[in-house]
Amino acid sequence: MRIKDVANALDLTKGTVSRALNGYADISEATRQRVRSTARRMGYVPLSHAQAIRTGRARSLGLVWRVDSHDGYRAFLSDFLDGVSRAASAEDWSLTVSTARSDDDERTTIRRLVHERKADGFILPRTTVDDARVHWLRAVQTPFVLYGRLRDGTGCSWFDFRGENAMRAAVERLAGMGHSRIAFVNGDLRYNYAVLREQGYLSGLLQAGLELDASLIMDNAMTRDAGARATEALLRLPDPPTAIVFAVDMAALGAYRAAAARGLGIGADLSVIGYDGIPDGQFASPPLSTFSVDSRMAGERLATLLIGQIRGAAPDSLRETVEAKFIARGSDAPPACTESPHDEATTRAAIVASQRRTK
Amino acid sequence: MRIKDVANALDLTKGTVSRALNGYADISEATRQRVRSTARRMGYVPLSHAQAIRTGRARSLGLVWRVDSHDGYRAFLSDFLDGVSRAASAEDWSLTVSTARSDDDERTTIRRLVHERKADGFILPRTTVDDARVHWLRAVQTPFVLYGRLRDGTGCSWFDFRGENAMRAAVERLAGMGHSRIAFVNGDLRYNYAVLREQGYLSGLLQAGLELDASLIMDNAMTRDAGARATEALLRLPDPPTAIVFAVDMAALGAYRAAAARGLGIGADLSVIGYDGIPDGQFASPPLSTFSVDSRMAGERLATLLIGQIRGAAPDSLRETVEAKFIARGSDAPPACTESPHDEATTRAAIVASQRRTK
DNA sequence: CGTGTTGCCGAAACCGGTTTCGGAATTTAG
DNA sequence: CTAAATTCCGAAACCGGTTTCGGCAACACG
Repeated sequence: MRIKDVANALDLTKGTVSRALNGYADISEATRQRVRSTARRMGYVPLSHAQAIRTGRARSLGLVWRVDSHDGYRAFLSDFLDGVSRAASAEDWSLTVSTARSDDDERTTIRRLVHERKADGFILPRTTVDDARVHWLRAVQTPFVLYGRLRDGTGCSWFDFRGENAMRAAVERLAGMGHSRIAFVNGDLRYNYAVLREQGYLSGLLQAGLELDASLIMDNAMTRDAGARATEALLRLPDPPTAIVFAVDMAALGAYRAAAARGLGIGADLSVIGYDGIPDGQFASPPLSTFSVDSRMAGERLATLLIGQIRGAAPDSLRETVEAKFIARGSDAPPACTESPHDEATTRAAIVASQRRTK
Repeated sequence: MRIKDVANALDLTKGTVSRALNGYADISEATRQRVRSTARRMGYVPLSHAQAIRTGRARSLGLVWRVDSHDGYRAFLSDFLDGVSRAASAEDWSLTVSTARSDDDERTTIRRLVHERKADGFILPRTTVDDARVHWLRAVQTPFVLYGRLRDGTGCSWFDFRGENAMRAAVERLAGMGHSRIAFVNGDLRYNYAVLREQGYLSGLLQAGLELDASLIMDNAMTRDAGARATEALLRLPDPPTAIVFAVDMAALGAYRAAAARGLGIGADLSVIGYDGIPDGQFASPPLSTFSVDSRMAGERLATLLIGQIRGAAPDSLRETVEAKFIARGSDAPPACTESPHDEATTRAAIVASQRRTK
């Protein structure tokens, strides 16, 4: 079923049919209707690559997914992909996916997709502080959207969750419970989100009137193992923290192991708050309090923004940020009564206040 | 950089350049070399959709991924996708991914991709007993490969792990340890793998000389919750099983909850063996003994088979099956000594023998 | 030396759409 | 009633490749 068949059936030329279907103004409303209905009835669907050859657009979004051994992101892939796919399908676009194992791999993969024009634009997950993909795509004038933000974001579109606000809220909540030594275990500082979350942690300390202790900050923990190691190191300190804020859920789950090894109970002797909202968190005991991120929404918004940009919208106008949603579960609580002289009532009040703030 | 530029640079016509690059016989070896090297030097890469318009092939594989709320498969997506993507990239093919939430959604999605020719063929995960996708793709003469098998598989290609052998080996192993009441918790019987695994369980009982007790077989358990419910039901039986074989790891993890609720220890009072090899299994306590499935390999093989089929190979000749690999961990052990009179030595011997068999 | 072959490449059609251009028919203005 | 403007569609070029066809030159053969 080609456009020519439709044209013949209507006794028109294929050019006319094409213009009718694409809403050109020089086609009478009557013929437009005729064409539309017969095209639908005959089951005509244009070949995407046939249009692409003239229009230069394949109506396809590109996504290169990094698969690393330490990949805590894999849990999100399904939802994220679903979001992207749904938004793309809604506009009759499709999604071209590739995986990559290294920066170099990723670079050549993107380059190939651009050169072959398999994708009209790209969704870039895991924004780094100085993102090479951004430089290159800018240079070859190919549209892209970031999952994340950038300090120098001129000409960039993005969608992101405000992780910094989450970290700040976590610190405030814990401080409100009576914790005074609150540690922070960050992810890899090459990623921009890690920089932002650290800022959020610091601003939380400030807000709560707590002093910064550099020995309470660790980074590069994105797996259970790394999270466990960081926790062990923190617990070995002369004056160990009573609460830890994790930039990444997976690392927070590592804290469970480390705490158990020292006979400490999470949510009792040691409070823990994570970020991401991975499914495993709710099956831990006690379940992990965390800031949940809606990956499906992220994918959906990113695809929508990218399509908008490819259609001509100014990149800088396409930026969205959203708050992560706190889910209070059992892993955080007021500190054990050994050192803090808070009585029951004031502690409870503090919790309520903090909860109101994180709403 | 278009083919015309290369042709001009070499003082040839674009037709000649095209034939040279595609290995036609009517081009002299000398010019072929000249063309190849200059094309590479100039960085010429053909636009995939421009070739597609004439060749009818976009060099693209289609994958429609089902996202369900009860989706235990999401853990594999990352690896699976990586396998597919790598195999595709190696042949200079790409991958078009869509998600779907229902059978209907999946059908229309596949249909759209076929009509627009975004994909030259499809990888179909989760083969059902009577798979509608198969019927339709056969009817429109579009190539596809199954992740799974089919009873009536005429004209079908597939890759699969022999789950039935795994289930049989699990039963034999448990029987070898001295268990005599071994239950089986299956997945959804609409999926063909569930039918096969049940056959494997039955043949395992036969092999071990154990009697079949229909009350020890449950199905439709593919989540933690469902697994927990099935386990509870089994443990409530007048003569409860001492071991359970699960068709799906995620359900097996549910058994941990159910057992804990009754004060039973996994790997002590109740033995459990799963199937899939999901990451969570090794973090359970005790870690879950399971049959591990290499999703990356599955993706890689499926993509390779599909490309072969699209290139003209006979579908029936493209079939591969592989054994899942048993990983002995702590969730299975000889039954508690209350009822079985096995002494230490014979039990140990039985384990060794069973391990040798499952190698 | 004339006549087939063979090797090798140019010319042009072709794939299925989109877009430009021009002109016939109709409407509006004068 | 004529001239100008408008409406609407056909014709054809075009996108960037692939594939077919034909013919020129070089070579082999009788």
